[in-house]
Amino acid sequence: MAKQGKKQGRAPDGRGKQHKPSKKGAKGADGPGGYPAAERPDVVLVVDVAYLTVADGELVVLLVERGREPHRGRWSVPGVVLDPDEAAADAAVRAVVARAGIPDPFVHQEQLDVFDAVGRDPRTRVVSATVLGVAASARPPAGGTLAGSRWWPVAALGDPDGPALAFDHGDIVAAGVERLGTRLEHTDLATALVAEPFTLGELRRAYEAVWGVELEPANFRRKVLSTPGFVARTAGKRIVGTGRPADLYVRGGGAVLHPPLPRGR
Amino acid sequence: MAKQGKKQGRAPDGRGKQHKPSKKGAKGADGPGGYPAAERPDVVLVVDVAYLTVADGELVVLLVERGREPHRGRWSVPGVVLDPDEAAADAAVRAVVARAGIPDPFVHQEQLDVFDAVGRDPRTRVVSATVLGVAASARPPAGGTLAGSRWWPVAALGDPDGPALAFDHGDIVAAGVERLGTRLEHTDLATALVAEPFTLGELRRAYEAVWGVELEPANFRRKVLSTPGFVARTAGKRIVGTGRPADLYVRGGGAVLHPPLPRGR
DNA sequence: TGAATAGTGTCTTTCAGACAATATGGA
DNA sequence: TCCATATTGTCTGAAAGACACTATTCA
Repeated sequence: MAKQGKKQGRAPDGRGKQHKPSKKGAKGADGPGGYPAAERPDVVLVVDVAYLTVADGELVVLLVERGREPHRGRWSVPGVVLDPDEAAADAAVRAVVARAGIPDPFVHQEQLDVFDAVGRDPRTRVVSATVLGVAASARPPAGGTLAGSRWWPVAALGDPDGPALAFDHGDIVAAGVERLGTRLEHTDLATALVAEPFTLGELRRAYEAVWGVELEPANFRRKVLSTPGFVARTAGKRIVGTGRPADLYVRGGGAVLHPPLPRGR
Repeated sequence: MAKQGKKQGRAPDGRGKQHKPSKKGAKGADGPGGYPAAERPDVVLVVDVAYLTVADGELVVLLVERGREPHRGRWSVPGVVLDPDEAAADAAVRAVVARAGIPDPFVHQEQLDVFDAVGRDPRTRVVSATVLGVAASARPPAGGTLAGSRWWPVAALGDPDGPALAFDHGDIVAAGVERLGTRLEHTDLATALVAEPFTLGELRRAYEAVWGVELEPANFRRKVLSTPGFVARTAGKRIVGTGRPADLYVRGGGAVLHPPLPRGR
């Protein structure tokens, strides 16, 4: 689950890997509880965003083509260096605005893992606090606004035709997909991925896109409709392709699913 | 659940809160994908640890009394400034070793939330990457090794007799307790909180301490014994206080609980 | 008419909650 | 003997999986 959360059967005990403060920074004594202003190691903190949505029945992620070394020509998730007077949530918005030109990008955002491996950026020590950003299906323009940024199907990331990812950004996307998946299990966040009004078939296909499984329509329907606050019936019906017209629904105003919506096997 | 993960019904769209790089740092252009070495805002990244275990049927957390301002005399979780050549997991170990003198402190550690509120430290911008550290029940010496550090019952943190917490460290402890609780639901981590061999009563009381609820012994037993790899029977019996002697078990070598072990109502 | 999708109903299995009944030690 | 805890077993209800069947549209 957690990419970084690993068991330490035998953890370093402070002798095995004796700590020695590096030359630059960390000048102050290591006494309990103090972080004097002088003590400033050269660690750069960036905020990177796994920005996801569902489009045309596919889970897609916004990537930016790198114009400079290292990893020039590879694709990365949008990110910015955290500014000292800025909250991480604001930095996440700024990253998507600056790199892709999409204003007001999130219907939902939450923290993901911290990626902190020492060699992940060849230039300096860069620690990345990552954020899951979710776009409403209808909103983002099909191809982003700034040149060099576009939505890629998550399924294409392994492909030879797909984008090659820079640094460990493949892990960042994976963490975002995984987190989005568990949110769909336990909350009504899926309703943010479809445009109102929506049919239960559309909602179900959003789940299928994120989870990569097929769900039994009858059982899905039973679960959604029996959960208070998940969806609310609205007037009218809609014909999608062929088949019987489907009832229309809007978001129900908030639901916690317990037990969760089961994710097949 | 996630303290920092908040919905943004209307997120800043890049105009409402126009970003202006602060004076110090962030000198480089904000062009896509580059973090030149010159671009180093004054953000200090620390690693703080919610270090928990169960002792005498109580969930306890290791706290360190602050010897200097700000918040002198208040209690904080162990933490250190991240060194540029050090992984966060190693920094977490170093924090507990340095602040409490407990070597090889963790049977398990994993990332928690990032605490990044702008004013959380009055001195500089300090962002805290927090870690949940779990100690084996038997191991940690009852009162820590270094003066100024000790285990506090988590239940005492709200009390007038309990420790006053520095900064937002109460939130860090809360995040750790919450995460430990969900790990107990879904994994066999509880077996790390009891000394081998253990009785199912001891294991159940570990759950009760973390969750703060009472569990039905018969149903708890059924769930644990029916989950492959959770516990393994070992020879002998043990009498705890009064009552019938209990069978003894050891860790089963790894289990994922699905469905999870339900946490009462 | 046939294909495709939506909607309704039912049967079965799994599993948790509640709780009774028995087992076995110490005070 | 009484009390406390462990262990076993049973009954019940909630909820998911599987699937049959009907409804309704378009090609």
